[in-house]
This record gives sequence, structure tokens and C-alpha cells, in this order.
Amino acid sequence: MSRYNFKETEAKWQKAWAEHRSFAAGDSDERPKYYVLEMFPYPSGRIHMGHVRNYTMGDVVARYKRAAGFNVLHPMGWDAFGLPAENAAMERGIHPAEWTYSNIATMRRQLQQMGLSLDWEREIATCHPGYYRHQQALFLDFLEAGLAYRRESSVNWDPVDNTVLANEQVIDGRGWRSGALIERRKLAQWFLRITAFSDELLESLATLNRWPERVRLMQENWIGRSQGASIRFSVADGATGRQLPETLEVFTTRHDTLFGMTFCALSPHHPLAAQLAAKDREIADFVAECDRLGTSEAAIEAADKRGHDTGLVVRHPFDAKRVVPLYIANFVLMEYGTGAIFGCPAHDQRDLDFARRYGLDVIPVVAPRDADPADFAVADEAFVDDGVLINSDFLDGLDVPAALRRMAERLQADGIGEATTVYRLRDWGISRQRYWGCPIPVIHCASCGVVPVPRSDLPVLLPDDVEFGKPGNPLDLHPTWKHVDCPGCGGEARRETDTMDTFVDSSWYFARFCSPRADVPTERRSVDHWLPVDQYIGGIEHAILHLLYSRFFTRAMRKAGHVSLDEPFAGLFTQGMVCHETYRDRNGKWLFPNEVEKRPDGSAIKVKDGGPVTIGRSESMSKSRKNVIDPEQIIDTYGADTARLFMLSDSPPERDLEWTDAGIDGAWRYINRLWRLVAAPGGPIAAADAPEPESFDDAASAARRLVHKTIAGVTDDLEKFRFNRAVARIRELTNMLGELTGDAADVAWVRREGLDVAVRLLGPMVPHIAEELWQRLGHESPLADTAWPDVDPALLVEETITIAVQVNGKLRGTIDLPRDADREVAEAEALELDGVKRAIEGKAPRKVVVVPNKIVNVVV
RNA sequence: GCCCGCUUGGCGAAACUGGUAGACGCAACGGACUUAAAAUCCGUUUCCCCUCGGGGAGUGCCGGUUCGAGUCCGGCAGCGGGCACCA
Repeated sequence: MSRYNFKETEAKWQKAWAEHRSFAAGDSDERPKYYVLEMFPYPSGRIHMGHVRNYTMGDVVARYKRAAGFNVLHPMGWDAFGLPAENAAMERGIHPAEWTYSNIATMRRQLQQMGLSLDWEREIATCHPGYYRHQQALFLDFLEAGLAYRRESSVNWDPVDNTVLANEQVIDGRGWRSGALIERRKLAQWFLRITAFSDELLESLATLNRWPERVRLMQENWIGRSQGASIRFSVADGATGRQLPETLEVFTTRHDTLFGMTFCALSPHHPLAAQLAAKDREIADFVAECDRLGTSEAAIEAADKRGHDTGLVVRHPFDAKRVVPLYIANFVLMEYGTGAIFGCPAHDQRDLDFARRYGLDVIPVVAPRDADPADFAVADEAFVDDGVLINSDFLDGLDVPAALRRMAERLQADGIGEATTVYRLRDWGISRQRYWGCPIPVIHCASCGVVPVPRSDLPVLLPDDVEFGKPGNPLDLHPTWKHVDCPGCGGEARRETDTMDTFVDSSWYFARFCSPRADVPTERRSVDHWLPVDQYIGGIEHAILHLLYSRFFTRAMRKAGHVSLDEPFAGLFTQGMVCHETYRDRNGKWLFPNEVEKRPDGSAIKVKDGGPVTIGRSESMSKSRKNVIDPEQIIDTYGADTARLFMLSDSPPERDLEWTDAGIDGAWRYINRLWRLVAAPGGPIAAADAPEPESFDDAASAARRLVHKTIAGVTDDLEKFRFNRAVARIRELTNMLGELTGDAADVAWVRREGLDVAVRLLGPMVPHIAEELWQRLGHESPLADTAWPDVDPALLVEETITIAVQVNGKLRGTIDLPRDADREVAEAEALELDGVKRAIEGKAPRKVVVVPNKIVNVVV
């Protein structure tokens, strides 16, 4: 018997599918549509195991849905702009475009080796002008619709590299590349008005019932809606008592504690703080000091609550005699609420810490229910729970929720405040001072201001002749690119040199796949046909940013008339990571798995010199830890089907998958067993068109029942993303078929039915060998065009059922009964069991619980 | 600190709405085939006790509901994730 030759077979079918355009999706088709999409890859160089897992899952869904009668759209593209291309340019002197396109070529070839049922005719790359010109058009639409705007914003500025850094690129207050101390700078930046949709983005999370609960929760927290009140205070000079023209507006969620206010505080970046700093040297110094303390988490963690008394005072709105000092405090954020707070130390821990440091009063206004209100006091811990209002005039005696309502009404009635909702979500800053991104299509003119690039001038192409390695934005440094005439007045003007955040590119690619070559961003007819994406699959790491941006973008595109829906992804599945043990040599240097030899006792040595190796815990595969396995090497050694099968076996798809050599061996052995099962079955296989026999003997009908139970089970598993369970079921089926021996006509017929079914169920998972076996089983049309097998519901019902018999809840035996046997019969047979008699020791049962077709429990 | 999730053999894991815990696989051990190895096939494998009939314990820990709990409820622990001077 010939061994399975995966190299030949896989190449053969990949060629056949491509030649027959088996996976090209037509826009006009009477079958129902199904759009399955996996998050498109960044072309970093080569595919990694995470890609293999992601795209295998997507391909199972795509092939299964196609067999189930859907017109499936399953496209692939490249998230191709980004910083690594510029780094490659700097380090190796290769142009970002060349680096990117060569990576794309490599990775496309690797994906094609996996046998994915992709429609390659729809391939897109975001760095191609054919894509980004439309993104520029969308930007202009958003600009017209008021969804894109420019404003000053404070940024992390690296003074050595002359560039803005993202928060993630600031490590311990220093630039990740230059190591320079980061400054906060005000810079004009472009923003997209995601906050215009805060409520909508929050509310419609509830409609995404095919999204993981976890992701919805994360987005909910990220949007962070808080119900509270804004309150306006009047401000006076503390020394002279003269009233200032400004009012101080604060946001609070605890307006019930207003009578416990003992100070107010401004953010160092509050306009009033800036005003004061202009006149007062000490205040200016304090604000500067706050700026020096970075915004990184570590810095915040370490920083004390610090403040500076402005000398101004704030009047209590309901007690004309009371005034409290106004501070500038480092813990008040300009980005949240109004950038100013009132401090109630008794009921807020931060305020309490601050009050203790500066010797401010602590007035409790909520007492725990079980405390004596007369001597309730707060020491080191603020009291933040519900209780009874005290020291609070018209709120006294109320509980916290009632006091919140009463205070909101009163503020409103007196015209000094109102109930307000604020969000944690902020507008999306998309300006990047980088070359390898989509140019923002505007022109700055001294007399006309910001002028959009006329649409007829799109795309604004990136120049090819740029220099890398100098600090700053290569576009800005280009000698001629930015110098243009103003489209309005014709005078000298400057092109915007910022490019867009690469998250913009991935916020609408799913829509572009519907009509990837259209000369408008989207063709309504095709987006209306294909969207929403029925099943989106990707990593949990995109739970917030990419998925939220895409939800926003879809709404913005709807406003601009490009799509007619709100939610781009009807179903979302987030898969787990692929993990591997980590290895370090005696010098602490990371080692690749193939530099390490495992020994039987579980320890490991270095292959090169036999030195000791420390085995670290299993972590997600990453180049920096070197715990990576190259997918192409696996595919070369075992074939794509084996790699795919391993990705689907054993671990549930949402959980992390531990890569093991033994696991891939196991998958490889199964592929070969399948091959032998068809090449050398336990008896004859009936012809493909043989008529169904009149009757089946017991063994044959039991076998048939398993065949149909497997169809039903696997179908259900695939619908629910339980790929590991589906693999296990199919193995049970093929194990049974391997044991099915005999030459009788009914057995030969069941063998045929079982093999056909097994091969069809395996088609989505291991498509190459399935195609080959399908052909060898005598079928003329390819498996890729074959329908999913039907279940005969009559065969799902067992005639005889094994029922567990318990005594006091403990298993004592089983009885076989015809389906739906009488309770009396079940009870009588159960009581006859030796194990039951032994266990009840002659006592009369107090009660016998009979659950038909399930269980008998004898209670003594 | 707040929010969420997870915890089942030596390992990855099954167990649909409470009803025979450990399917399917990995590893290990024993055996067959072979001059030998690889490959393949057969068997054993939750733990403990045993007179080999069987008996006891068991799904992170403590408690509860139920005829019956991996599954439901309350509390605790460990691990993982998200958010965080968010007023």
C-alpha cells in the first residue's frame, strides 16, 4: 500500500481549485450570502502560527458554509502600512514599499500553501494607492460632515527623534528608541469625532448577540459612561474677597456629598490654571513640574498627591458663609469631565489623601446605617458606601440614591448645575508624523486656512524619493513634496505632512472587499449585498481598538452615504493564542526550540554544546522570546492538512493552544490512518450509486446510527465553533469504520455511507486529503462543490437505551430498556440488579425516582 | 482598587437544558509483527483498598439547595485578562 504523499496531493488540489476558481464569490447569486472574514495580517515577513490558527478556523467556517448552500465571500488582504517598514528602511536601507511588497509575496505564497478557500481575486493592500485614495476620499467626507477636525492637543514629544510618540512608546518617561526624556507638547493634530457616537456605540453593544460577552464588556468599560452632575461655582479672590468673572465648572458623580466639600482643584492644564500661571511665577513652576512627571502608568503610580494653593476661593452654593480654597492639583485630569473637581475628603480616597497632606477639613456627610451619626468620623479611609446623609441641610436623612436625585433637582432649579453624562471615550487622534501611512489630504494656506485637497487631485501619493534615518518625519523633510499651491487662492501653501494612524486603514477594509476595484470607496449595491460580515474571527488583542474603530467608522460611513448599516460584524469569534515553552541558556539568552534537545527526564540541553538549558513557562509565541515554530517548516514536513488538523484538535478555539511536537505527530498519524482506511477498508465498499439495502443487521444499523449521529453532532459543533469536539466525533466515526469488518451487502453499503460522510465532514478541516479520498471513493465532481451531508432524523433515535441505576445517588449498575419503557418496568428491572440489592441490604426503598430514558434512583 | 473569566487524570480536554465524570487524543506501560529499527496493530492507564466478586474516594477549597451537583446558590483561595489618580 502506498504511503500518503501529501506534497503531491496538496499541490494537485490547490492547482485544481485555482483553475476552477472554486472560491471566487459572485455578487449575483440566488443562494443566501455568507461573509466570513479573518482579521487581515500585517505583512511582517512570514506567517506565524497565530495566523495558521486564525485562518484555519476561518477556512473551516467558509468551506462548511459553502457546502451548506451559502454563497460565501472569503477574502484576504494586507494591513500594509506601519512603522516596521520604516524601521527596515532605516536598518537595511530598503524602501518601505519594497520591503512590504516582498513580504506580501512571501506571505501570500505561504497562505496559498495552506489550501485556504480564499477569493484571491479580491486581494487588497492598504498601502496601495488603489486603496488609500479612497481612504482619503472618506476623510474628506468626514471633514465635510464635521466628523474630522484639527485641534491642539498635548502629545508625548521625543525631542531627539523630533516626533510624537504613542503612550505605548514611552517607557519610564523616555522615548523607546532615543531614550530621551519625553516632553508634553501642544501640537495641532487631526481627530476623528468618535465621541459623536458614544451613546450609540454603547447602546448597540446589546444588539451584538453573536459577540463574546467579554468583548462587549471591555468596550463598555472603554466607552465608560458616567452619570453625574455638573456644578458651576463662583470664584473669588481669597485675600480681597472680590468676585472673579469666571465661574468654575466641575463634574461629579457624587453631588450628594456637596455639603462635604472642603476644597476645589483644577487640572494643571485647565485654562484658568494657565491664566493664573501667566501672572504668578510659583504657579507656573508648579504646572511645569507636573508636566515633567510623565503620564505613564508607572509615573502616576509613584506620584504623590500634590497641589498648589491658587489663593482663590470657591463659594459653597448652598451656604453663603462657606468658602473653600481652590488648588491646582496634579491628580486632576484635563481630559476627563471639566478638568476641575470639588473635593470631598470624607467620601473619596484621593481627596482624603490630598486633604491630609494639606491639612484641609474632613466633613463626613454620609454615615453608615449602623453608626451613630453624632460621632461618625473618617480616619485614613474614605467612606464610599451607601448610608444616611448627615450635616447636609435639605439632604439630611436621605440615602445616597435619593440624595443624588434631590441634589440634581435642586441644582437645576437654582440654575447652578444639571444632571450630566460624561464618557471616558475621547476623540480618536489619527495624526502620525510618519512616512509609511496614508497621507491626510489637506493643504494649509496662510490666507485660506485648512483647504481640502480637491477630489480630482486624489490620491495624494506618497513620494518615493525619501530619506530615512534623519530624526523627524521623512515627509516633512522632503525637499519639494509639501510645497504646493493653495487650491483656493493659488498662493503658496503647505501640504499636510501627517499621515493617518494605521488603525484607520483597518477600519473599513471589510467594506472595500465587497467591491475591491470600484473607483469609489464602496459600491452601494455590493456593500448592501455582502455586509455585515457574518462571521469575523481574530485575536482578543483587538477587542477594543480595532473593533471599536470599525464600529465607529461604519457609522461615519453611513452618515457620509457609503453604507446603510451600523454594525459591521454580526458575529465575532476571538481565538486564543498559540503558545510554546521558552528556553534560555546559561547566559540567560533565549534559544529557539530547535536549538534545544529535550531529555527523557524532562530537562533540556543545548544542541550545540550540551550546556544546560532553563525551561521557562509556556507563553504566546513571539520572536523576542524565540519560542516560535515556523509554519512553513511544519507544512514542508507534514503538509498543510496536518498543520490544520492540529490547530483544530484538542484545544477549544477560544483558549490558548500549547504547541507540542507530539501533538503535530498525532495529527500526522491520523491523516495517514484516514488514507489507509479508504485504501484498505475492512471489506468491500458498495458502489457510489448502489441502492440502499432493504434491511440492515444489528451491527450495520448501529454503525449507520453512529454515522448520522456524527453528521448531526459535527454540524452542531461547527455552528458553535467547537472544532475540537467535531474532530473528536469524526475520530470516533472513523475508529468505528476501521473496526467494521465483513463482506455482506448491507455492511458494504454502510461502509460506503460512512466513508463518504467522514470525508465530507473532514472537508472543511483537511481539504486536500478529503478531496483526494473523495475522488478515490469514485466521485466525479470535486468535494469543494459537494453539499454537506444530510441527517436522517429517524437514525438519531436509539431503540434501546442504557439507563443508569443509582442507590441514593450512587451508581450501582445499568439496565438496557426499549426507548420510552414504562416507569414500572424500569423500576422493577432496576430493583432486580445485584448491585442494587447489595446496596439496599434488604431494606424497602423509601422512594424510587424514575426519569424516563435517563436514570433510576432508588432512595432508601 | 474596580470589572470580567478560568480552575476536571501524568498532559490537552469531553460531559447539550442538573441525570453512568474522564469521550477523543497525547504521553507512559505491556504485548504482536520484524534479524533489528521505523511504521503499524492489540491491550492497560483517575486515585486508594481488595478475598479479584467488588468496595471507597474523586471535577481548586468550605458550606448550601436537590432523589441526584463538574453543572445551580453563598463564601474563600489560586491563576489569567481588561480598566484605572475617570472625580
